[in-house]
Amino acid sequence: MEGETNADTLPVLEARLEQAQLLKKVVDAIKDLVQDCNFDCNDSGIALQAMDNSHVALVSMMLKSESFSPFRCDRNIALGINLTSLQKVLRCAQNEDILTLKAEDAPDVVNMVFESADSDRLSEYDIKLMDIDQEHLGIPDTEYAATINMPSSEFQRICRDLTALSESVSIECTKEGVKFACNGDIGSGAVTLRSHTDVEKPDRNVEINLSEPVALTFSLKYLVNFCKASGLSDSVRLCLSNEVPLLVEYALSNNSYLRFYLAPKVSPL
Amino acid sequence: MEGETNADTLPVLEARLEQAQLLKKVVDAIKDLVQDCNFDCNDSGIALQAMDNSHVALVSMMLKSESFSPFRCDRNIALGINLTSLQKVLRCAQNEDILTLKAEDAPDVVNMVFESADSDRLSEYDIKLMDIDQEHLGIPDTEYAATINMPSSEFQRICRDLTALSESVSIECTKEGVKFACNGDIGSGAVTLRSHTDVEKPDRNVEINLSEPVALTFSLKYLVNFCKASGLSDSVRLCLSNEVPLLVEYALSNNSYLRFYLAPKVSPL
DNA sequence: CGGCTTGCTA
DNA sequence: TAGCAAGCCG
Repeated sequence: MEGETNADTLPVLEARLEQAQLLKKVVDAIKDLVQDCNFDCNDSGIALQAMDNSHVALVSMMLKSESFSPFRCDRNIALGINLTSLQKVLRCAQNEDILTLKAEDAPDVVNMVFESADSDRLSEYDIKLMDIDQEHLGIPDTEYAATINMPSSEFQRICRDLTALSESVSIECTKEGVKFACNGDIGSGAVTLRSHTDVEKPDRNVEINLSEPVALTFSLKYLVNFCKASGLSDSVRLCLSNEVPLLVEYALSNNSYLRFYLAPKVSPL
Repeated sequence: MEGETNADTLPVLEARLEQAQLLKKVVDAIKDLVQDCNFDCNDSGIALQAMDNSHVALVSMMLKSESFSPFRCDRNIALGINLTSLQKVLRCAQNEDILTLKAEDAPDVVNMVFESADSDRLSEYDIKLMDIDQEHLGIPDTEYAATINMPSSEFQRICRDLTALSESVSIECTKEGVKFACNGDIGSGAVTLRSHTDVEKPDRNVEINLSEPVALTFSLKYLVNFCKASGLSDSVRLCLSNEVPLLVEYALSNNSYLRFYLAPKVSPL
């Protein structure tokens, strides 16, 4: 009997994240693109997919169950959350806090508990949930013509720098390297990175895998936005094919990831 | 004869404060609550008492004569000062400056001199005084049902965090701990601190003295305002009794202090 | 890693 | 003028 009583109150979802920071950074990185979205929870982890308002960009986050310890999700549930509210609550976490997410079956709220490392402080928040029409998008598992791995800080720097000159950037990839170029009223700019690997400084590596040359143009505003995720990973992967959205991927531990897709600009040539 | 001449110009008040910073921080902390007020000077020190415009909060500052070196006040005088003016002048002090306050008998102005520590810089300001009707308030020396000592930074953090969710907070104190809880449109939040003392980190201690459990609700806006005084002291003391204003006290050296009182919200139960 | 100071935006 | 955010320093 005690078991049953316990089962009644046992949340359907219970996920403990050693670093509340991780979720905080994810939300900081996406909340300018997406206002409200579902966190889809099942036994494999917590996933989020959403398009930005103008339907040019798409965010796809996957936090695998292995990124939590422990992780339990007895039923598939979708937590519809306003990201501004979530961000407000995550700001209440201290940097080293441990976060536990909990939700009941058919929940009205998601419960978030922050524990200080030494456990003498416990903060608990409930965020009200909302019903969100899920436009779940099957993202085809594309074979990309070009894949670039580079330091995320370098990509961020390039995007920021070029923003000073233009609203869009062309990314041109050959076997030898990748060229970010733009053209604007005050002049033009281009940053070229050569493919190189250095065993001494692996975090500075630029690796290029290419089956055919690619050249595409993208909105810098969005790319700069994606780069807010730089704090999540030292490196970023860019995947391109002609006439297909760019994939910008930040890999996290345990095969978790944060991905952004961005449709190319139709070039007026 | 020379002595008499000298006596004519000798100020009635002369108070030298090693850290101009102290007064600057005090004024910064209270000037959003109070615009104009009297600094009551007598041989025991300089005191200030004022209610905020809405008569919900009360500020009480006491700078004991021992906090000055030297301190001399030959007659009781009240210096009616506009705090915005005072703040402007105090901004002219550099961080390590020494401040000397001077006033004549029945003064029109208060004179403030800032000396740099190495004495190669001297600034002098006169602030015009104003007549302020003194509504001097006898504050009863209450025995509180609950007294909490905690790091001032932690109290500040809690008040700021909860502001994201609501305009008011309930403070609930039991022997085991103190719980700050609130409820708002986006959800609810609660921070619980356990009473604990750690000889290693005394500045992290949370000490609770309680004669009976207390639960009261207060405006977060005011509490956040009080917390501007956090820079004056590493710890803060909260004193609560049911149906009595909360006392938030920042203790300074030499038994000087800055105290805030805040009437509880009438709970709509 | 945390706190503080400065600058920017509302 | 006040509140929020980013960058720098300890």
